Amino acid sequence: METPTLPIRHKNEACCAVVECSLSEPRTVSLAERLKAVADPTRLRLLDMLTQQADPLCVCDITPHFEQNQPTISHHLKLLRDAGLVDTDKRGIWAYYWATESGRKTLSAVKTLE
Amino acid sequence: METPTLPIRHKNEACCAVVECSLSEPRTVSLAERLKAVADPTRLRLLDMLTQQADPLCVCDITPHFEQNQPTISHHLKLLRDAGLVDTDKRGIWAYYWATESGRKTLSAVKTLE
DNA sequence: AGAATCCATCGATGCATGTCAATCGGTAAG
DNA sequence: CTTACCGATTGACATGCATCGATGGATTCT
Repeated sequence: METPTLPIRHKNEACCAVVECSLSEPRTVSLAERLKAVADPTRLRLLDMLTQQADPLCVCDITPHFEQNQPTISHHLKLLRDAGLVDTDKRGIWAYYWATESGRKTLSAVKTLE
Repeated sequence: METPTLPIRHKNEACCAVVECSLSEPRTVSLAERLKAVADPTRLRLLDMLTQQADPLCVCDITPHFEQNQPTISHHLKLLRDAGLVDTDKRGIWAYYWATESGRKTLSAVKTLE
């Protein structure tokens, strides 16, 4: 992208640009929270796995696909859950996770990038 | 969202789920970098301002709208620039910033959330 | 009851990040 | 030339975050 023409201004000239904003401050905070939840390669891959899958996935089916240890994956799943992107339920000793509607929409939007 | 039906599995049963992934590992890394750049309320607001504006904005027109001090805003602008979301040029003692095409697309995708 | 398995939590550790005061380089005005 | 101004950089500090080993609660198998 080339440099657009810049306005000419003299020293001490009062700032005059009318700066508009389409995002409210609370909105930027809540959006940033959501974005932080997916701004990590491991969590992106977790969310992608759960979104690709039609049925809930058992943690024991997930962890083997990652380099990290079990507590780390559990930690990331918790962050995704806190952000409302995935949900979970227990069946006996197994924990099953699946992507929520919000999670699917978020990943879908993210994948339009680049 | 209600709990979907979970499969029945017995203890020690071998994991059998076929786990698919649509995002390559390098892609998750580059996506996460982009997302980190916008996963902050201040940077989100900065990018929004620059996107709303048709013409480049002088830093001296930007900083008054934020609580943070000048070095902090300068720092955030640098992060946005490193991520390719904004670009900059100097005119005399003034620095002007504008959103790149990549920055506009990224913000546009982000704003579809929620 | 006892052993084994799954997974969440805790505590510790090292690294990344947001923030600001102080400073510096560059430019314009006097 | 000296002063004043703009904005980037530096250094310091506190906080946040990713990671792992160890542990604990819950459940199932023997």
